[in-house]
Amino acid sequence: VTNARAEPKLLVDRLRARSWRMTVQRRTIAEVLSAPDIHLTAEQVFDRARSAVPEISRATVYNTLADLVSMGEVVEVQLVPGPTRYDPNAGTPHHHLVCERCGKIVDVHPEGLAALTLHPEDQGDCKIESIEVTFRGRCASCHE
Amino acid sequence: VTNARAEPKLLVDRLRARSWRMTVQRRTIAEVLSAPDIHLTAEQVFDRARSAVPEISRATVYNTLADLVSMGEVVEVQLVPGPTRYDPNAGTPHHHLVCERCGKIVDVHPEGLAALTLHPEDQGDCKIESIEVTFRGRCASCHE
DNA sequence: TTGAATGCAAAGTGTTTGCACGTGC
DNA sequence: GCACGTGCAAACACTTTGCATTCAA
Repeated sequence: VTNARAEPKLLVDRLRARSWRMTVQRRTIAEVLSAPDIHLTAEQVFDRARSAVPEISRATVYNTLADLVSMGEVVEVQLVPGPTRYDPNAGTPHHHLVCERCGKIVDVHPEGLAALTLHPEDQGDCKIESIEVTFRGRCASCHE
Repeated sequence: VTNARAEPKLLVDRLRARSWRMTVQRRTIAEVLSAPDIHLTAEQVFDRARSAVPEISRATVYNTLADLVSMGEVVEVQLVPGPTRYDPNAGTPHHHLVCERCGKIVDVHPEGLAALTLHPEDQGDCKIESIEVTFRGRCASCHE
C-alpha cells in the first residue's frame, strides 16, 4: 500500500514546492541539510557546501539559514555552548538528547509529554504554544 | 517552628561559606543576582553593578559570572536569541516559561516530569543526568 | 606579604549588513 | 529585464585574554 497522506519530501523539494527561488548555493545548502539527525553550525554548513561549491560565501550561508528558519523549514537550537546549530528536521516534531561531555546531539521522541503541565499559578494568563524537552547525560563513548 | 534543614541562604552568604575571596565587585554582582526570578544578560548585570560601583569593568563581570557558573551557583541559559542569560536560582531545580513575543522568562515547576522517559532505542547507552523543559507561548501582555 | 582579583584595551568569535555584480525566472 | 540572490569586506555584537596594578586575607 502507498501512504494516503503525502510524505514530507526532501528539503530541496519542499523548497521548490514553495516556489522558492532556487540557486546553486541554496540547493547545495539544502542538500547539506538533508542528512539525517544533524545539528550543524553555520560554519560546518559553510565548509560542507564549499566542498561542492568552492565560491560560496559565508554571507550566503547565513542569509539562507535565516531564510529557512523564518520559513519554518529549519530550527535554530542552542543546546551547547558555542555557535547556533541548525536542525533541519523541522517537519517531524522531536526533542533532543545531549552528551554533556562531547556535545553530541541526537533527536529523540520521549514518552509522557502529554502529562507535562504547568500549575495554573505558574501559567498565569500565558497560552502555551510548544514544549521543548532536553535530556542531558553522557553518551556511550563518554562514560569514564 | 523553625526549619529543621538549613534554608539556602543568600547567594552572598553561600559564597562566603565557600570561603570564596570576597571583593566589592564580587559582592555587588552577587547582590545583583539575588533578586528573585531574574535572567539577566552579562551586560545587564554590568549595568546594575555599575550603578553601585561605577568603576567595575565588564571583564570582572564576565570573570565572576564564569566563576559562579563553574561553582554551580548560577546557570547559563540560552532560551532566547541574543546574549547568554544567567539564572542565579541554581539551588532550586526549576524550568522555564518563555514568551515568544517579548522574550520574558519566568521560572516554573511543571507537573508530570517523572513520567517523561526516553524509548530505550532513543536512549541507547546514554545515562540521563538531567531533563530540562521549556514552555513557550505568549504572556498575558502579549496576546494580540 | 603575596597570590589572586581587577581594569583596561586589544584580540577573538560568531553574525549581520551595505553595496556592486551576477542570475533565475 | 529586473527583482532578487550573491560575494566581498567592513561593521557589529558578544566574550575572552594579557598584562600591569590593586587588594583581601
